[in-house]
Amino acid sequence: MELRHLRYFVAVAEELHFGRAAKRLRIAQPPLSRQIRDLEREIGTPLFDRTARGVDLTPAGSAFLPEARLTLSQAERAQRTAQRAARGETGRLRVGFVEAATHSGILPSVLSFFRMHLPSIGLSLFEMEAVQQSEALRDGRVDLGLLHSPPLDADRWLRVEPVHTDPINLAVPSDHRLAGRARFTLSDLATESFVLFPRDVAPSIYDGIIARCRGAGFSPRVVQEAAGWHTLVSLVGAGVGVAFIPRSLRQFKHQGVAYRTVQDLDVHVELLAVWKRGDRSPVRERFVTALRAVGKTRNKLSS
Amino acid sequence: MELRHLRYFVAVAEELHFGRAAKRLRIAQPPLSRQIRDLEREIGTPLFDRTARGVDLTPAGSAFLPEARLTLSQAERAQRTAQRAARGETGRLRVGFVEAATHSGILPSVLSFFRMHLPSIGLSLFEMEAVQQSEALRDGRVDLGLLHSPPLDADRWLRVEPVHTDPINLAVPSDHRLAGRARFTLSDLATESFVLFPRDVAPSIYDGIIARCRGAGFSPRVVQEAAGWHTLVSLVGAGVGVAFIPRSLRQFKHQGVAYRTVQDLDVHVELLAVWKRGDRSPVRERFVTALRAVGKTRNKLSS
DNA sequence: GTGGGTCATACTCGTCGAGTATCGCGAGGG
DNA sequence: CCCTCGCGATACTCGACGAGTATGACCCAC
Repeated sequence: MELRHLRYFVAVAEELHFGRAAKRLRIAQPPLSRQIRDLEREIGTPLFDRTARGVDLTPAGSAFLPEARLTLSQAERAQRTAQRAARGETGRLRVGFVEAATHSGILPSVLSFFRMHLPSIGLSLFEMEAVQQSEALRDGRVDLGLLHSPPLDADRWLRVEPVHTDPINLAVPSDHRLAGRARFTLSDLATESFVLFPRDVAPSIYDGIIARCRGAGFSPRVVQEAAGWHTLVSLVGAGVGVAFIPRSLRQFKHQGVAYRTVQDLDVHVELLAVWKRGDRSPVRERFVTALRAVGKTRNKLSS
Repeated sequence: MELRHLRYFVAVAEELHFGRAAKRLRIAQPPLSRQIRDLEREIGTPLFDRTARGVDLTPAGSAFLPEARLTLSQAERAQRTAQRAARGETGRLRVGFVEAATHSGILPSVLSFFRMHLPSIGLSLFEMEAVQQSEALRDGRVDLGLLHSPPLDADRWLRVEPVHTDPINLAVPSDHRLAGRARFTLSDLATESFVLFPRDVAPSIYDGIIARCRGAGFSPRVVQEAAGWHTLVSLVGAGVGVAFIPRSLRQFKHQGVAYRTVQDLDVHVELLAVWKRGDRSPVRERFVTALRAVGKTRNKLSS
């Protein structure tokens, strides 16, 4: 039995007339008769009563008709489902991300975009550090990673694409001497107390900041280490010291904290999207496209 | 797209190997490759990633697989449904019947048999007189009739089959002089008062009884006419007279009524099944078969 | 009885499904 | 580093079968 038989059967059952059905199917009447006969032979029972004035459905034919229609529509549905999956309109995407990806607002924006425009895509989100992300990618537990520092061997098996760049700003207590100044440079910070994140949270940024300070002729005096940007800001608000934090954190107003740009501190937090080389997942492509779009507008806003 | 494509696709998707899938399908590998390629072309997207060491499903292929399986099983289901309908194991039967068909116990027996053994057959029951039954048969509102007197033109368009024969007995008040006698004949009834059903309820039986009485040398003196066998029995119990009633009514015991066989009253109520000539409904055939079987055992019991 | 309408049958043609042989390619072992 | 092996793709052929034309059988209506 083939779908052809079902298409032909439904046509005849609807027209109750071989000639008209054949016309509708754009074939001649004899081959249609033959196909119906073959179908009846395969099923093992007549589906039509041939009368002199047309045909009637037998009980078996009546029972077969709705099932045949269902089969045909199920076949179409199968085809459409594959096409939608190919266009990335349906499917599942597992995303690993570092916490900071949510602070910058990038990830939430993309998520709401997907929920709005592509509701039949299932998104699974896993907050994990960069190292865990690369392991998960390797094992196929996630399809996409969002992180700051790709693994060293990334080039060999990963595609890396920058999504968003966030300049590092300075958070100072509102009553700090620097809060009153509109413009200042790194060298103005030589004597400050710093609250800093541990190096392994984002080694490249940490090293970048330290290198810049050295270039300005001092080593930052770290009075407190703390993980998590929000924690740093809280400590600044408590007057413990000043802190380098990504510009996007400024959206979270904090009592007693002012944000300032340091003229010659040209260090950025880069949010990178990474995925396996050769991964052709259309859903992943759509997601990356959305990330690019959102990242671009964010960069514009913060420039 | 044909079911063949789906069968081949599922095989390859399950084996993830063209060679093994081809072996399972009992075809060579090249035509399998070709069919899959045609399928991908028709759907408009690759379903497999060909690697050097076998194949993987693409996202589109993964989405397609369950739908393809569903389509195939739906096609099988369609076929099985038609076959079951052809065997009369599923479907619907509309039965018209005269009230007496339930009294004889035939119809209830067949109904419970169907409910037990063929639960997926829908039975629609319509109590109606013989005339209404033949109209309903003609219009296709019922598929089968159960009646005593077929229409005059029955031979031309109906098949008539006797299902059950019920001899006419005599109901007499318990204190009646005849209740004391074990055997008697029609001529013993010449002076009785009769309670009789109206002729048009069952003309052939009515005429048969009258003719027999005439043959025995008398015309029954009818003191009361009443429709419905149970009503007749009640009147007998009230002492209004004696009544001719079908033997199967004896199962309904009635206070003050005795039943006696009249030796030379050879009149029977015949329950007949009628249906349209040329009706090949397997469900109707099964129903008639069941009627025959039940009717035969009833006849045996009452002989 | 005859004509028109309907489905079945007979026969032919061409497409396409399936077979055999072979190629190209990439991975893994010597 | 090259060679071999395994796998899917390609090229080509054959035969089955789907589709076409012509025609037959049958029934109903006029």
